[in-house]
Amino acid sequence: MGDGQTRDVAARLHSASIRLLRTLRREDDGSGLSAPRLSALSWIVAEGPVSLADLAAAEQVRPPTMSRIVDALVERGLVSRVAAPRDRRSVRIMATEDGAKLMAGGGERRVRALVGRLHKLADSERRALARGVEILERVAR
Amino acid sequence: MGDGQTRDVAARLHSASIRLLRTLRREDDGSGLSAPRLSALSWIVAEGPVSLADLAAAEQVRPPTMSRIVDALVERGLVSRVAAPRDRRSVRIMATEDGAKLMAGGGERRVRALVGRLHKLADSERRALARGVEILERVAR
DNA sequence: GCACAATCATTAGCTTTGCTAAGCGGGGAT
DNA sequence: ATCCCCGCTTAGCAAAGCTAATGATTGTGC
Repeated sequence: MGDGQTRDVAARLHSASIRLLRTLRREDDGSGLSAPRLSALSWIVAEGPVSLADLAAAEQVRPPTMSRIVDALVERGLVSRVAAPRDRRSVRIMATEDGAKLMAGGGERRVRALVGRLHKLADSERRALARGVEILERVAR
Repeated sequence: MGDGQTRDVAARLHSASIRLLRTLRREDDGSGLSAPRLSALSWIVAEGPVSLADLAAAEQVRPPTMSRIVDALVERGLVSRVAAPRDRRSVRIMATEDGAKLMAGGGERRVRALVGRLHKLADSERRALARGVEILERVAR
């Protein structure tokens, strides 16, 4: 693949990502959670009790930023902060029942909206997109 | 492809997009322009004089948001605001020489950074990603 | 022709997200 | 016991997004 083509893919990937997120942003009202909060909650539910530093790293954000996001999730009762028994400086962040239920119940309206869009694709396209997403995950890391 | 798999692709696409943009955000420092500003400038340079409403629509943002972004571009001398001769409520936003030069000079550092990442992929992966991006563009519209 | 409505942009004010710098308390090493 | 490091939080700043309200101009209806 030539350099020109690679640049083209990069530019299009960039703006497609921006548009995708801007489009989906409007569909949030259901859960009342913004993108970063949903993304963090999703990680917490999936990866069980996790420290703040690890969570921040996973979400590619600085600890103070994540601390505030966790504040918001705690306030909504979706997540709990417990001092780690071993090292009391550290914190174990885990989902509450409500938090787990929200994610399990497909509560993510953004994702549901996205699923709706994906359903309109042909099966082969969906498969190709799935493969692209795998690669994208590596690129984004 | 089952519904569960489709949902998985949707969720992963969502968070991969978030991470991609967060990662690229840090690479902006060269031009000193943030993503929304670069994106707006890029549109202005490409699409010539444009009204604020049109620009906001193109960038999928509300007019007040775009007005502030244009403020910043004007302040940096990259763009100029002129009252439209026909309808004096309206405004013609156009790139200055500096603004055009910045974009022409490969100014989009974010895209360049992304190109760098794509270069690390195997050729087959790059092709698969290109195919995924095509599909993504349809989904994001 | 004049009053009223519609339109384009901006201003004001709020929220969220991101950052860095600085502070606080708990652990570990010498 | 002291000193330093580490994990997290707090404080404070900038940017991006929104809605609501304001100003200025244009178009309409009578």
